[in-house]
Amino acid sequence: MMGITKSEKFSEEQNLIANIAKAFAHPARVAILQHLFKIDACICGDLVNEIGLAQPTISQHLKELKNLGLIKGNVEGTSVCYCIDEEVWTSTKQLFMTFLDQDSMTKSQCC
Amino acid sequence: MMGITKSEKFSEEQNLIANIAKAFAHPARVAILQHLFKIDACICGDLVNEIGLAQPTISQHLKELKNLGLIKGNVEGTSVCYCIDEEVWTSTKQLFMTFLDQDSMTKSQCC
DNA sequence: TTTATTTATCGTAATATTGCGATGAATAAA
DNA sequence: TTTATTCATCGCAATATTACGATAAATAAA
Repeated sequence: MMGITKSEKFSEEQNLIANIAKAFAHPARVAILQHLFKIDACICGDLVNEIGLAQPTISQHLKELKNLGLIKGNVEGTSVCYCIDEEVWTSTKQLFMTFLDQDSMTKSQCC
Repeated sequence: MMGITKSEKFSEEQNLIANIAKAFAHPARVAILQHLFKIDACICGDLVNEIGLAQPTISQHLKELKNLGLIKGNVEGTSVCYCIDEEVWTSTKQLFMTFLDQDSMTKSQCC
């Protein structure tokens, strides 16, 4: 019964932040996103070489990023061209900026 | 043998981003951080009432945030006053801002 | 000292995540 | 059509995370 997150107890925003943070919560996915930004076009094979993990593992990480909408993939022959979804990234950035910038609203310290 | 993250394959920065993202990857911890910013001083009991989870669960989430350095706790009698570590928060914000702002460096799109 | 209050830790149960070999599906090339 | 290439999916094994009851530890109050 446990190991399950009680998401119904939290706000939409809190769950959204947590879900996107999950996408960032693995170095392979961080590396994939950084590589996609760097190359500005990419196929899965490149990523398998770039990152030292097996092809099914990379494919799984790509699927998670795709499910969240952070990346999109276009089939090009036998390979798939993955890239950042700029619109989703922009709104994600905004969401996290607001969350991270909470300290600018706070004045004092207690301890 | 598996379920273990191969962190040795990634850069210090990639692992740091992933580890801090893990702290944000649960709505309860997002809620705790937001509450600490809002109140600007807090004890665990308040959080148990604020968030609808059992006291040991909240205590566990607080421990994770504390281990990462995002919050610190001062003992005050029988209760503990938890608050944001402003310095750690500032550097975390910087780290994520840089990561999230990668799109501003990119010009075109492929797909 | 005894009792109450508050938080931490232990132990356990259940789900989630990570990783990869084997295999399947889809397209391109021969 | 056969073969090669590339990526997705399945199935499994192992670790990680989440949640909480029970209990311990620490301090305050009586």
